[in-house]
Amino acid sequence: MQQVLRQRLRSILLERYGDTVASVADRFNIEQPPQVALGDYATPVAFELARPLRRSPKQIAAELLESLNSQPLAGFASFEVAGAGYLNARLDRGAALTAIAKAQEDADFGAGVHSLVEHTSINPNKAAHVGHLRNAILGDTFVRLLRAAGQRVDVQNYIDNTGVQVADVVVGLMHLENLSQEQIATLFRELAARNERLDYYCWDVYARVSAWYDAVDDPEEKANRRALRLGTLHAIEAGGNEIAAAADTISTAVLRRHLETMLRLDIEYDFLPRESEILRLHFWELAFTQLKERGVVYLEREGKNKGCWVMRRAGTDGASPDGSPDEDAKVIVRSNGTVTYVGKDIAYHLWKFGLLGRDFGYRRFFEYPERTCWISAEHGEREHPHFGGAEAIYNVIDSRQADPQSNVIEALRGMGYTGAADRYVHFSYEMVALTPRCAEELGYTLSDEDRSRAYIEVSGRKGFGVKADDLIDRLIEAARSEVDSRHPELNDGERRKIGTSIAIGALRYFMLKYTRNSVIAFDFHDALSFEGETGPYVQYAVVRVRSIFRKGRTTSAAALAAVDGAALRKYVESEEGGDIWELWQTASRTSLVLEQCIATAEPAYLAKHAFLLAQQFNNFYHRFHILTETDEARKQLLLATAAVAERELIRVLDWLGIDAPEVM
RNA sequence: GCGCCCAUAGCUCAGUUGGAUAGAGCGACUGACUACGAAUCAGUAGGCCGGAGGUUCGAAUCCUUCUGGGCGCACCA
Repeated sequence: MQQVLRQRLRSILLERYGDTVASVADRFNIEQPPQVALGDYATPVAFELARPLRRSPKQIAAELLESLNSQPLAGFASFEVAGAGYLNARLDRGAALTAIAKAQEDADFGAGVHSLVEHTSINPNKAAHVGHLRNAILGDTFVRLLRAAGQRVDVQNYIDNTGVQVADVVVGLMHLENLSQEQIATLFRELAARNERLDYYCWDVYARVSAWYDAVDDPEEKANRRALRLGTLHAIEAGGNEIAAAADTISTAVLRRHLETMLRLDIEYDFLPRESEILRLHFWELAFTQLKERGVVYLEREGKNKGCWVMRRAGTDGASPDGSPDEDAKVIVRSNGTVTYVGKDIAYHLWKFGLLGRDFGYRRFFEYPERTCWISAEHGEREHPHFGGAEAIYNVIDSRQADPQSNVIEALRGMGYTGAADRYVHFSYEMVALTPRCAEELGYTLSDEDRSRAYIEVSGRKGFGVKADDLIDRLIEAARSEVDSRHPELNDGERRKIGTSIAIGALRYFMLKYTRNSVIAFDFHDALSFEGETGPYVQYAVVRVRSIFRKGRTTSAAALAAVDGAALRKYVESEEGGDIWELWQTASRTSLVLEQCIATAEPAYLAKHAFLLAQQFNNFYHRFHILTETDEARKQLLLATAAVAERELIRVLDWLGIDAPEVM
């Protein structure tokens, strides 16, 4: 409807004032008035025209009003001038009711696009923590949004199985605990048999070994420990030895645990590309050839980076004309010939866009009810799907990695892949930290300085943080005890199912309600809340609607099919009907919100929209008693209102990855 | 030193390309369960939108600058 109004105003502007207003006519704002009473759409276009036309905004708005009124516009009831020169429009509410009840607007503006979302990407050496949850929930939700818009989306979880973090746990188990590769495998089997989480075990080992590196005064011994760490890393990278086998045992086992943890939140992946295959299949060599051919990297012969292959950094001028070295350049290949992290990432991203000229091998790794998760392999299975070669990519990576991410984008641009560089989105978000109170609750003793901070950063290295599974366990426990007391009539399985979906709803909503660039100061009190602006609040609204239709012995589908806008018009045009109309109006905006979320890569808007819908419904629910309404036509409107709210709530909750239970 | 982010109610946060009287949740206080489920609703209190300049018909939003906080800036991954 907004487009209809825009087109009409555009032609009026051009007709009336000619080409002098062409630029304004092409891009003026149409917004929502602050209150429904003022109308459904408002435009400040007259303000913009005041200067070029040398007339007052009010006068111009009056002229536009005259033109608008000269012939009726389908779907609109009236127009008026308001305030100092706003032009407001009112919809024909009867016609709008019919249209909204019939079907939600299509959301296929992204149809056909093949995109790739990388998220989670946790080092496979320890348990996932709250920060990883934010990453995975943001990523998974964004995947759902893209799919809702009709895109074909591949979900990837990058596994750095040959990095220092894995090496540290190898050192811990093989050196501090003196275990062989076979003994590690046995230990993991025993832990699993006892129902203990092996990623928790590794969490402690990792913290212990990190402390061990530093817990020595003798410089020689300190150097020995560093050398052990580095040697372990090199052995893992080289492969084909017991250390590498141990690393593989650890990273594969921990990775499975991560997938299990994420599955608790309904998060699934299509493909797990691993660093080991990027190394073994020589992705880097192919990328290096391209980078050299296209002049993106060059061999530095002078200065601190002498002997390295380097790349100009984004936003710098590069080497000065007098021949002095560019000291700001990013090192891609070290002077000893080994490639840096950014170099490997460039190769990986060339593959993502189908620009590398080589593919991974693929092996089945994890079975979901309706989907197989594949993992990279040097020699894969003969039959397999193909990933990569996407048109657009989104990397869900925290804001601290903005620099390396921009290096990769610059490399792509420098190689002439400007289209790929433009469709490379660093889906950046701020970290999850702990409030000092939360840290103390976990048993950490804080310095006075830490206690005065707003938040404290978590640290896997120090073993400081809230583990994802612990948080999920606590949420389920809390939700369960509520359900148990409210629904003693239900059996244990039913109560468990409901408690779980409430817990997940609370957690996912909690991680989504903050905008991406806000640091979340995590606190159990807020995260465990089921009241106010939370997932369960939204779920509860749906439960109420369902209860109404159960008691009313009808269905929401029937209520929507029965809507006859012309007959119901009078009820929503009255003073009292304003709130009902507002709910319909909000419901009709879901697709618009989805589009904005994708355009800005910001799922938080959708979470807000869900809350607004639920809030308006709850308000409506208290003001109007549906089932006892005696005016049949009015009752139909009330039922249809509940049905529209339910339909949109369920749709939005589904995109947020939140279940709407029948009862709770 | 350079770059990025943040500063809005007691607390945690919204405020979508600059628009009408700056909003919500939590917390505090007052009220509503003999009507569709109170995980709810209604109401009250609470604001120099960090400070100062500027652009504009119009600024929480854009520009400059200052203050206070966070995060980056490796031949680590």
